[in-house]
Amino acid sequence: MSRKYITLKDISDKTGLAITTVSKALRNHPDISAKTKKIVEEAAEEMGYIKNFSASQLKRNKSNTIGVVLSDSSNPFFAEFMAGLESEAFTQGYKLIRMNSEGEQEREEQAIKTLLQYRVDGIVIFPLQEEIRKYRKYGITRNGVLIGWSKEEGIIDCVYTEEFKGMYMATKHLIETGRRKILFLDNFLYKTGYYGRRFEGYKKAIIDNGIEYREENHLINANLEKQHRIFEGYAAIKEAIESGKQFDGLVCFNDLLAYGAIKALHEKKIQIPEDVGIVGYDDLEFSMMVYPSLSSVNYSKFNWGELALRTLLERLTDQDMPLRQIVIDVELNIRESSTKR
Amino acid sequence: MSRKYITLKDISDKTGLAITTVSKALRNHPDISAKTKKIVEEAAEEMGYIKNFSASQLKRNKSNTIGVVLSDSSNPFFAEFMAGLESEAFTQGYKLIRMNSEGEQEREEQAIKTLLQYRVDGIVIFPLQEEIRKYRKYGITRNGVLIGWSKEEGIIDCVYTEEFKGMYMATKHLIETGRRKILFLDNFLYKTGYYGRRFEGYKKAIIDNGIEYREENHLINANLEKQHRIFEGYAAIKEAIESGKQFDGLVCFNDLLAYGAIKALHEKKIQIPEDVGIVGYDDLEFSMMVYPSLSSVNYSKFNWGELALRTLLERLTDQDMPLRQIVIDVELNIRESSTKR
DNA sequence: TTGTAGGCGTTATCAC
DNA sequence: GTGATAACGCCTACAA
Repeated sequence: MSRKYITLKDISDKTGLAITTVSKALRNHPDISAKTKKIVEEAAEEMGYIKNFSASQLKRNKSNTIGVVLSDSSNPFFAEFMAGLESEAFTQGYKLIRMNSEGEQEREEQAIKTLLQYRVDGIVIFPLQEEIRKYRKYGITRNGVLIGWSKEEGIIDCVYTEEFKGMYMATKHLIETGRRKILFLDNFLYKTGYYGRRFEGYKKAIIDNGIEYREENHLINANLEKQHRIFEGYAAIKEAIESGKQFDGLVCFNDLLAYGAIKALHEKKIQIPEDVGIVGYDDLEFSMMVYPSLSSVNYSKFNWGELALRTLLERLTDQDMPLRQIVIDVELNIRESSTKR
Repeated sequence: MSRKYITLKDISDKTGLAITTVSKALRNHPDISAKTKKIVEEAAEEMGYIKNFSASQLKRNKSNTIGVVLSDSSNPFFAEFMAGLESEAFTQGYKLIRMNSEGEQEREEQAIKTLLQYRVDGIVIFPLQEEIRKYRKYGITRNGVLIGWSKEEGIIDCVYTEEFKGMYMATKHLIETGRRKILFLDNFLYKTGYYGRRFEGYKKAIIDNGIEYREENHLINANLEKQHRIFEGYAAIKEAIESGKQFDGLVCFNDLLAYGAIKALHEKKIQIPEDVGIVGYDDLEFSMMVYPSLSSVNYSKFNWGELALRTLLERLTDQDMPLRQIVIDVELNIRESSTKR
């Protein structure tokens, strides 16, 4: 801001104490007597002193700030994840700086650079497409935590949910409720190997249950990349129906896509769950509100955030600790959209 | 981070050029010849130089960073608003630091302090409860923009939507479709005079149409403050029904509350829109997905964010410009939840 | 076109 | 228990 800020020197001038003394007093340094501390604190309060982080950080080489890189802010999932991060950061005395790549690869790298320019102590990265290897040159592998899963082990600490298991369960559930022609509505945005696990879970469940896997049942439409996900789901399923695709089950990459799919099915007068059973992934709060309520793979997003931050801080205090892969369990939450027919 | 960062001096040592020259070269200063610039840039790239913001900021007294204080991250509304802010910030060369107060008054003030410690150039504040006057002592009134509306004019630039008009239209619409006993499901979290305008719009519409306003139709339950909004709406309407309250219309403070209300009505086998007509406010994307789809007061959140940032930057470049109140128009989006009976 | 000097506000070190 | 001094990395003036 353009306005003048009070500095330690101003307080020093006013109280007649040395700058060092003022600095120490404000930081609760044991050197300083209670009386002096009180004088300084009162003067600071009265003058409206606000510490300059930049100066402090420059000197201490420590920011007490963690950077967070998210791929996309529109998924409500992130709000809960962030709440977990924030809660843990708050209790541990860290601040968070959050950057969004808004689905653009270039901005993701830019976000990391910016955070490094701020000299954050560590980075939580929820990547979009590339493997983390790409960012190795920024040296974040020992000061960062990857949200998700990396093909290459031994690079960075990871905290992730069991994507494979989740989609396996979800698909198996649809099969068990009598569906055989099951589509997989994939995402069009995330390109990491991690997210590919969801599809693999679906595929394995199909095959394990004696159903032939067909390439054409894997819906993925790159043309819609820039659209919002609810609409993507809507458009993809609408197109599938109009092109005459036959199906009685639908596994969706996430709940947002499922919402769109539900809307398309409604429009085409296809009954859920009678004609088509649907499951999603993420179990957003809204999933109990849509009609019919959506079955979904559930896990604690809040807990995920907390764990991620804790893992990162532990890494920061002990650089030599062996790398860790922390896995968060998932469960299937069955609602109306997939009940037996 | 604990790792070593390359400094200008390192580049200077390597290239044999003076630190100043290196600094200028990296900032595209016209002083420097193309040849020298190239040498420096290559060395910087090769050595992995990452500029230290703290040092730069300390010297320049400018951060090119805008702080954003939000009251609550769980409302999807904020994601879109933030997208607008970010988009505009990006094009104007500013970075955003976002802090959430998570519904706690104390953390809101703390967030402002933290942002000032970072010496952000300006602040976008979306306040929770108190009037902005409270934060006057931080001197943000000429370096900030208030999202919302302040009773006291002439303090700070404001950007807001027409809350009164929106709820007036929504209520009038319910009346015109034949409802007379209309409840107002108020929020339990936001306490600004600004948000009070929504209730006033409802009240005025009631009275203007010859319906007696009854205090007991204003639902507001402070006990649920800490719960999530969808659940709050659910609990409030469930309680209203169980306590024998009669109504055929329901105006909700926002869409989240409306979702919960819809769920409660479903459970009690009350038909929407036949028995009760409902309207919400915010027109979230999910509102077309709930069943029945929700009528809601709509406005562009993205545009709101863009406008807010633009207003702030204009203020920063011209401190003497008269204070402004920028109003964003609203419209009623009618869907199934409120059609004629 | 390039280089030198000084200082931004804070903190660590060491002397008193 | 208090204070003087130097330094963090960068940038602005000004000198060469």
